[in-house]
Amino acid sequence: MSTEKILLLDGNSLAYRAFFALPLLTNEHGIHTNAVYGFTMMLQKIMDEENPTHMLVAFDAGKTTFRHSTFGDYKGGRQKTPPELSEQFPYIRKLIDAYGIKRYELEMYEADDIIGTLSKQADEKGQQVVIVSGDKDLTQLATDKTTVYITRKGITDIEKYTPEHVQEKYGLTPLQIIDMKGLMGDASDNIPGVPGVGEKTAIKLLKEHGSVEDLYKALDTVSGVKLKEKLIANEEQAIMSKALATIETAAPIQISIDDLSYTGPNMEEVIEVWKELAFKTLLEKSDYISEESETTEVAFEIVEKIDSTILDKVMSVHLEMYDGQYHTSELLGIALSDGEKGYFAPADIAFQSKDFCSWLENATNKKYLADSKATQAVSRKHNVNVHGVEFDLLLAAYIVNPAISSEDVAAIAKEFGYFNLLTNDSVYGKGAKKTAPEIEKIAEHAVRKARAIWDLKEKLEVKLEENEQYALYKEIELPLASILGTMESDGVLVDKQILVEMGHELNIKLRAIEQDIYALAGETFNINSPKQLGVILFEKIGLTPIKKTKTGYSTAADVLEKLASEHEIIEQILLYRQLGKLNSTYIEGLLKEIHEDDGKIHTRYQQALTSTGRLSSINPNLQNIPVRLEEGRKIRKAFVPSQPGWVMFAADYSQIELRVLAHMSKDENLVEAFNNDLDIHTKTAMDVFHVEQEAVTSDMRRAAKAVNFGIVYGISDYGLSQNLDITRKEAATFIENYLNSFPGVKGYMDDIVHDAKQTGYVTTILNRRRYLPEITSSNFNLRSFAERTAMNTPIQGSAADIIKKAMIDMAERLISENMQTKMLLQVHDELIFEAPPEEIAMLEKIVPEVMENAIKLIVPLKVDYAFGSSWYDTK
DNA sequence: TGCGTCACG
DNA sequence: ACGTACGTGACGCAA
Repeated sequence: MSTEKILLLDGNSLAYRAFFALPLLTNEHGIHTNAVYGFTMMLQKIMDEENPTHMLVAFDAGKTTFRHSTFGDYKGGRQKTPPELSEQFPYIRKLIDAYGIKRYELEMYEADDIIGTLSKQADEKGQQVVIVSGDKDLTQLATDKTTVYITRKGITDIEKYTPEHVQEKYGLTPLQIIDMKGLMGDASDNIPGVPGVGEKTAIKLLKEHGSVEDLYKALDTVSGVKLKEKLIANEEQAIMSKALATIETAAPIQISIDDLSYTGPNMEEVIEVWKELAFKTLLEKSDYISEESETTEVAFEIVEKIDSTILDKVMSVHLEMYDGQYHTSELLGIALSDGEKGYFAPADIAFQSKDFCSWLENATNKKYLADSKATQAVSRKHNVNVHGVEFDLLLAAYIVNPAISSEDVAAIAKEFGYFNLLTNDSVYGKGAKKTAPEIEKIAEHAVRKARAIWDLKEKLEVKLEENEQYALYKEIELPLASILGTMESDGVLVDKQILVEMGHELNIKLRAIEQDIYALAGETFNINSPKQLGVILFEKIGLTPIKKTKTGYSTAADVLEKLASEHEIIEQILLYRQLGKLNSTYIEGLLKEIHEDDGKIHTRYQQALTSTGRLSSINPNLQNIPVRLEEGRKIRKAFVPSQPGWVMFAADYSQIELRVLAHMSKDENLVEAFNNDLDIHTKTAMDVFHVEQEAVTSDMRRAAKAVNFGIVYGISDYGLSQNLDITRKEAATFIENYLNSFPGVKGYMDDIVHDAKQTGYVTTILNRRRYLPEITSSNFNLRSFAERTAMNTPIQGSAADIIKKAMIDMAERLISENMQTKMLLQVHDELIFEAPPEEIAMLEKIVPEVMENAIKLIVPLKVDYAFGSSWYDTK
């Protein structure tokens, strides 16, 4: 059997399809790009799916073809190709060449004929062929070995025509498609056919008679006087039409299948075309940044020590790690750049150089870094405290635009028009294929990064100044990076034994529940598979499906809770899920993250990731340790102070987001509520339900709380109705009552959305920005989402600003008070410390003081705190 | 790798 | 009419 797979594409037809399927896009030079883009998408998809060994794109050669000698008006009356499409053909050809795909055109013949001829040759050799076109005529070429793909509305949606599929669809063989065209004609090609005979009649006649020729031989048997007359009157025209519709399978082509072998794209050339056409999404998805990275040399040397002959007062430094998990990753080496020359010191000598270590520690030596937190954390492992950080590329880029959330220097640089370096993925590979190349490659890669940091510093600082964000960057994010680095390096001690014992108990319970569930279901299955569970619940047991997901029945907790009264298995499943989550994520997951050397967990805070300005925590995530349910909360017993006799001390902001909302909206009612330190949910219930404080029931307060959440999230009646399990109308009434009671909030929400539409972005108290390009979209969903984001981001982001400022003030205060207390964790609105008992009294004073005064709002900030012998006990 | 689910603020 | 609450990360399953 042949392993060859031949892909034949109809270039003209596909370009037309792409052109009309996509809106007119242009690049910055005003060249239209939609057809090229659509063509590219289709090409990528089809190559991904088919893995062809041979490929050809066939084009029509010119206006006149051999068919015109049969019928002068062939394709007559057809609209001229729009100039917006014509101008794109050169780019399509260029792209095909860059992909390394053969293309071919032949005087007097159409693309169809080239494809027909080649597919016939392949077919005869028993080779597998796939034909791709937007023109259904080509389905006549389908055989056992040849499948014809026809694009369906859009460009990447494809219908596959095998002879069987043609049969199903028309009741005809592929070759009879020609006869059908002969009878019914084809308006788009100006093929006349027999007037008055359409698709249905044509198919019916062919089913009975087989072909146009046989039909005319047996005209007597055709029923219907009119039809017979029409057929007789147009016999010649029918024969001619059939000939016109027949694809030539013996065109005098000068190429053969063997010439079409496909060995893969020249990505540099492809990228070049993409860049020319500004295909941003495709460029982003590709690992290749630019061919410039291949051409522009960066001068550097690999050194055997870093000493004063290299070091200068100002340099960019980059610690090249094997991966982003710098707490455990291997250091590969250190790159330095002075803006002209680069140096690379392999890992084994880098921190061995005394000159270099003291250079790092001396604040008068200014360093430009890509990621100061990582640099400081890794240096600290080598007992070096880095000072004099003057620039942090990662943070600067993130402040300019938080949508730039990549950690990859190349990806960041690209955003600012700097292409002279490669992504980590393209140097090391990704996934299972990841491996370190030879040291010279690593050195060059790292030096390019160091150079990029140097070259981008000024540009980014100018941007920050323009946006009035320099203070946010330099006075908040940059100092915070050092603090977070210290928190990460210090880590938090976790009592392994506590987790192990909880794990044992959980496993026993889980096994028992599992057996109960199997007994109730009457069979064993994988409870963790939503798919299998759905079958058991909704098909075997016959419960009523309430909600669906893309892939089947929803078995989410809120759905199951509604079914709990229908069958006792539900309760067991919910319990199984709850305990299973604890076991897999929080027992087994956390145990895996405990470092053997110190028994601690060292999370990593991602400081340049979220679109709102919050931090995130990974490997492991310590910002989502269970607290709401007692069983889960017990996990916190394992988080203990790192020194005997010390305590955990936790402080959290009370209602910080609603206080921020009060500040920003200046709503009098809300401001007054916080000035009087009211219970805000009770106060909201009073206003929404028009009752006195004494009359507020717990249900009313719960509803009011949900309304407050809704306000912060960017309210929608549907969302609230889902959350409270009430009708949309009731939810709408709640919202209306709320906005009438807090008119300043309504005004603020309207203004913020309006402003975002004008400027394209929203800002926080410290001038953090988030761009919302979709807020002017004509797509309702995209626009609505952007509008809710516009309402939520200033609130969530300002709260993030406040706690970040508090962390900086707190770290300073601990030093100035000469305290041993360590800040360990941040969980969005709370800070967790460990402290010697003699410092508790001081903490009780300074922690609330510092946090409450981090940033002055027009309402007071309020902080609650607690301490105890584990995180669990800080309540 | 994407999806569903669920933990947190 | 449209179909959604905002922001995250980790796990197991099923392609």
